[in-house]
Amino acid sequence: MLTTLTALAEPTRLRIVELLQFGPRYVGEIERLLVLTQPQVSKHLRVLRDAGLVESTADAQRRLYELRREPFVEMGEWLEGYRRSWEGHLDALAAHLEQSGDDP
Amino acid sequence: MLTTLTALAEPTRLRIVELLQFGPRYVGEIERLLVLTQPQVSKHLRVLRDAGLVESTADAQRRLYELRREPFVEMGEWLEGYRRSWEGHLDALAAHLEQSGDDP
DNA sequence: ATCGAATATACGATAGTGCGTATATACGAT
DNA sequence: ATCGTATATACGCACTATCGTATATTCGAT
Repeated sequence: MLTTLTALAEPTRLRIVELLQFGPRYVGEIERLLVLTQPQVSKHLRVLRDAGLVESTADAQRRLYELRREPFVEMGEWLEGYRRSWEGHLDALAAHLEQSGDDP
Repeated sequence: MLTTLTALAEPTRLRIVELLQFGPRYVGEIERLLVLTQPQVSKHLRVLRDAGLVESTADAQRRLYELRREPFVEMGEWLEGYRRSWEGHLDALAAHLEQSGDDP
């Protein structure tokens, strides 16, 4: 989760991710649409790929980048924990932590 | 969204947030449970508060911190956009961006 | 009023991160 | 083989963020 959050917590990378939400893009397209330098795009895509947020397929010398579903699914599941806690449906672990941390 | 992500994209802060998931805590509790220095906790809580992720209520000289729901709800809504895009239910904006960005 | 406990802030040092420029690499076209 | 296009990487610099230590502030207790 921290890996995903760290990758997304950068303005330019978040913009790239939001663009890719609407479909795969080549590096050159991203560069042009978001008005970025080419190395900037490549560098950020590298970080996003290392974080597992995007994957690329080669098309001659061009690379098509697209989002991977997994990290977003994971984020959804992670958020579930918070939703549950507010709905008062604390599971066993939560209940345990709830009392074990109280001041003696 | 960027504000929320930036606040969460720090190991110690994420740990604090995950702890607060199970209920409000005083600064001293967080310090003790997560084995952090006191200024470290205060500083991170300040960042989390500025980002709107937590709020505090005063109890004498102690401050009880708890999570705010809004940013997490927002994250859920933000994720919805990605879920929709994968399910092929592109809305008008998405469809527009889908074609307007193609190479001529 | 004074003291101790709880929390917040200031400040200097350090490390990590992103940017720009230059360069390397891969591939299709000729 | 050579050239142009597309993408990736290297390197130096600047900025930001985090940490540790010290100090300020607030409040209850005495």
